[in-house]
Amino acid sequence: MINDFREALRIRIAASAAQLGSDPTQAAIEVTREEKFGDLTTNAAMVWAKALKKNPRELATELIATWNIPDEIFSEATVAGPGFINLRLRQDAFAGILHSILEHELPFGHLPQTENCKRWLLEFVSANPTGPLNIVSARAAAIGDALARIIESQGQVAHREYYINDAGNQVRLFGESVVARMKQERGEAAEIPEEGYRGSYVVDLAKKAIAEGLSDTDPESIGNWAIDQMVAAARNTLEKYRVNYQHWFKETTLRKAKAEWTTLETLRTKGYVYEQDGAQFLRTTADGLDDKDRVVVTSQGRPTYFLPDIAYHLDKYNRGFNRSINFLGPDHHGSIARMKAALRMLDIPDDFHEIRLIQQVNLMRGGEAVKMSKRAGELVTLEDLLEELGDNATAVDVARYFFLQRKFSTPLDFDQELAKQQSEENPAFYVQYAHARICSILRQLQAGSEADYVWQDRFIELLSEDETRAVIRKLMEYPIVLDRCVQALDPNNLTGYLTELAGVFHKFYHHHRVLGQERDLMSARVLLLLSVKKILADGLDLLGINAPEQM
RNA sequence: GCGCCCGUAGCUCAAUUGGAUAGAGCGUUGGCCUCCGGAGCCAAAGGUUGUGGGUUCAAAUCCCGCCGGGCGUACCA
Repeated sequence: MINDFREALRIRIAASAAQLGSDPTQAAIEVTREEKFGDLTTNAAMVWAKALKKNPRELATELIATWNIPDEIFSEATVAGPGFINLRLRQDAFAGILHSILEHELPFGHLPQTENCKRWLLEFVSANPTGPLNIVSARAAAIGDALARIIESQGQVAHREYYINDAGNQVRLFGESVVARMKQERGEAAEIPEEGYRGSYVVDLAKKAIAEGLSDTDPESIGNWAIDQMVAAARNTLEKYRVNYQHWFKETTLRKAKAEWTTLETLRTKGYVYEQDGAQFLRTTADGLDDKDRVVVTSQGRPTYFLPDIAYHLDKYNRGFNRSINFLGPDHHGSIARMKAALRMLDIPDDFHEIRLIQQVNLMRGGEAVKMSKRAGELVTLEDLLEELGDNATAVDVARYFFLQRKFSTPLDFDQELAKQQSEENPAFYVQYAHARICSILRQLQAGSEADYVWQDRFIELLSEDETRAVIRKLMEYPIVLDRCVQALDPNNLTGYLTELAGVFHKFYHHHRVLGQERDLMSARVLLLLSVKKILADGLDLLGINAPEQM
């Protein structure tokens, strides 16, 4: 429906552009911010005026004159401000939005999946398996998963993937750390390696290893065992957090297939590898992308982290995805340039793979910063966070909503003292409350009167109060919001939108009664409520948050 | 030093990706329940968008310079 409206305007803009020799893609079509500006707006006149050497307002007036408004969709078109063209929808088209929200099987704003739809690979969290999931992982998990859900709503495929670094030096180092703790548990003298892992979870692992009767003679196999434990725990926590991956990709599967070495040979054949001081370097500076060349094989003959990572991304490409997004923590920005350079060497198009950095979460405790370091062991985990919030479904709702409210590109302060308070005052409840309140009203409707709650054209004029129109205007925006989330690769637009939708509904509720009204008016308002309920439930679902019928 | 990110109300953050009067929550102040759920609504106070320039019809948003904060700058992962 909204797309029909936009299309009606788009056609006119295109026709005018053709006539004037202007660029139609410059002109944006938007839902107006305020009702007084009409329903849809375009900046066509302002963006075209300069090239045509005309005054924007005069041009806008000329454009409107050729657009044959009013017609069956728009009731009026006016020029406002510096040259905006604002269009108002006819009341029947406007109120009819409810009809289209309720009658379609596919949720409003969703698109059907087609055979040759876009296939996305979203990699997120991929935390180092030598430590528990921290609070940045919590942020990344919420964002990656919600984005995947939104992409799926747009008729596309989103494949969630978690990369496990279960190979390399750290396995043995991790094993040695566990072994040292095992010995200490038995009262033997043992030192944790200098670069080892000192978190209390290592002690827990040691206890478990002893309980299972594992031998402490082989750090490597203890390391592998410990990593499996950590991955299983991460998986458990993430499931509780409503994040499910299609694929847990182990680095060792690449290593077993020697993928890092075949990738190295491919790069060498293309002339991008050279030897210096006994190490193998990749010429990542070739296109000026990186500021220095990177070691891919050490002088000891071991691949660095970078080499299997290149192989991994090549594997992503070869699996036939159209687009790959990798959400990384803020400390990884150094790896962007080198990966881009490497993928280009492998003839992978630049726009295939994109790294998005999720900015840090500054953990505070009563206004004081808390350091987060896996190696130091002082950290707050996702588990801790959920526990702090009550360790139930509501805790997940609150935590996810909190992270999804903020755009991921900005650093975020998270005060633990505020966490519990947040759980009572969190905007998540504001949105859920609107949903529960609607459900409560619907429960009180007379049974057996379903026939009253189907769309009738005579309802159109009953849906014209300011507060009612505000709700419908907000509903109209939903498809645009979903689209914007995909464009920005960030679900935070949807979170804000749901808060606004709940807001206009709460306002409507306080101004107009539903129950006990004259039959047609009540029916019209029930349809409004059903529409809001549908969008709230759908939007919350896309964020991975429950839409409770009672609270 | 060099590179990247960030600076918006007292606090935590938004701002339709360059749009019209910069908005929410928390906190502060004052109202609203014999009436569909007060986890709500209404109102008030709170801003030179760090700062100085530039770009244009239009800048919190883009460009340059400063100031402040964070991260990175491994033959670690």
